[in-house]
Amino acid sequence: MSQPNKYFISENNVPFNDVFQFGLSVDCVVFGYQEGQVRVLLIERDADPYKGSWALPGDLVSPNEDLEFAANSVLNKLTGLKDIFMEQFYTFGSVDRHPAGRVATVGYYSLVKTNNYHPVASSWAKSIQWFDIRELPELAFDHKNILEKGIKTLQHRVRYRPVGFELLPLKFTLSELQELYEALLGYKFDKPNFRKKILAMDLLIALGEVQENVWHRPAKLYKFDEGRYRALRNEGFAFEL
Amino acid sequence: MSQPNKYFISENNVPFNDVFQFGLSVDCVVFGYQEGQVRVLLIERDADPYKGSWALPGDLVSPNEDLEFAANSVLNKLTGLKDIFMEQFYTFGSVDRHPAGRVATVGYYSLVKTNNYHPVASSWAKSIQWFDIRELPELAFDHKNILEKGIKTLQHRVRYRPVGFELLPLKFTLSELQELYEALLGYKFDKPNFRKKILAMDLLIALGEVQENVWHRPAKLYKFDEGRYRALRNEGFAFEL
DNA sequence: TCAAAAGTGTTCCGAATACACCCATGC
DNA sequence: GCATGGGTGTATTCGGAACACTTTTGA
Repeated sequence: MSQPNKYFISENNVPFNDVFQFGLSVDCVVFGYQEGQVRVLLIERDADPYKGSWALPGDLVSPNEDLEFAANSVLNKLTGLKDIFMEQFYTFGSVDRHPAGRVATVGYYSLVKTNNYHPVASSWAKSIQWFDIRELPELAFDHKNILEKGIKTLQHRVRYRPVGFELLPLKFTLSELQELYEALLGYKFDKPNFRKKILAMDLLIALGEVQENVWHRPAKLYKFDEGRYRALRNEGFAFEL
Repeated sequence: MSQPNKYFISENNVPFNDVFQFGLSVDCVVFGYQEGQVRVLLIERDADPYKGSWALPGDLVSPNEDLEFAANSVLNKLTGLKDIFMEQFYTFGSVDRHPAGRVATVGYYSLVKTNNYHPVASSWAKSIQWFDIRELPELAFDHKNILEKGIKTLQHRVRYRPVGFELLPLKFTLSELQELYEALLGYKFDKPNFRKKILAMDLLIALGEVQENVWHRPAKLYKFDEGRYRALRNEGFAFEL
């Protein structure tokens, strides 16, 4: 490495030997949705520290991989899925957040379509399980903190961007959509008004299909129109629910 | 450090020797506002790499200080100010973003009241200068990227939280407030409607004072009611402009 | 008296709310 | 038929947009 000393004159008097002394990890808040419940995927740690505790899935970042890549890998190993919706939300770097040294962690949240996942245990996970976000266990490290921030971030973003659809199967009914939003935000919507509003946005494609095997009037199925959303957004349209 | 090997079994096969190999820095997008212009504070680097280039003020984090502390220090050394409004917005960690090795950087933006700052040069800054956000120079590293993300974050947050007041002096007129929002968001508001809306929120205290030394009808001065905002927020009020 | 910006009032329209009602299906 | 949830229509209210107007100051 060329002239490293010259490169790292810190205003803060960080001695050169201390520069490359940080660990870096990613932690993922993996959201799922089923039966009216918003859930997150947690693992039971099978390695010290906090062996036996529940924790967010995460891993150390390797020096030769990007953060997004590392976050994607975590999720891919856990669920077998690729190209999952995923966004960074906050970085946690308290001095004492990791017992073994200075490890900063970058928080990502991801949204998993209900039908698709296939969680599998891994070398540091004894088991893996979905938890209702209203009934969370104790968590290792500062993961409670991270998880809460992740939930708040999702609750905010879901109102201003059509990310909620990532949690539903490709085909869904308007009632399912409404229930999802109610579960995410914690309050109720008026059915007629919710429908009017969401349909007025012109972001849903009616598939011409209906539910099957239901013991009441079957609901129409819709899917989200990704292309239409991008087009509208370029014209200045702002999703807001 | 106790049994470090046991602590770092990575799913990702990060070799133990590679764990504590990251540099960590903070970079600050310091916003100011004057004469209808939104400005950011940039430094001219006096150290390699990118010596002579303009860059965001930032510094390496020392292993024994928290991120917020580091970000505050940067700003304090630059402006002499303490307890400045400051929020984290995104973390940038591409493998090749720093020529000397793997350095991830946490982006903060801060808002500085117009009257208060006192920028001073420093050991790695040859000079320091405010730039209109519409007329930015070339920047070192990936700072263009960071700066743009910072601007977008501010533009979003300013609509949903009363952060804009941090850019104005303690006492301000409604027109000044309106001009600030117009400069930040890049579009105009209707004067009567802007006033009605902002006053209806009941977040401003009329000081009973007026402007002086103006050659037209002097405007009333207001200040932001921090306590009232907190109270309203607890009742479920959501600021939105 | 004039220019300039502060500040107010009124009308209009569209969107959100509240709520009542009808429809299709399985049993 | 009835229970259950799907789906629609309408009257009302409220907030935002548009815009015209008055007020206060310095020069």
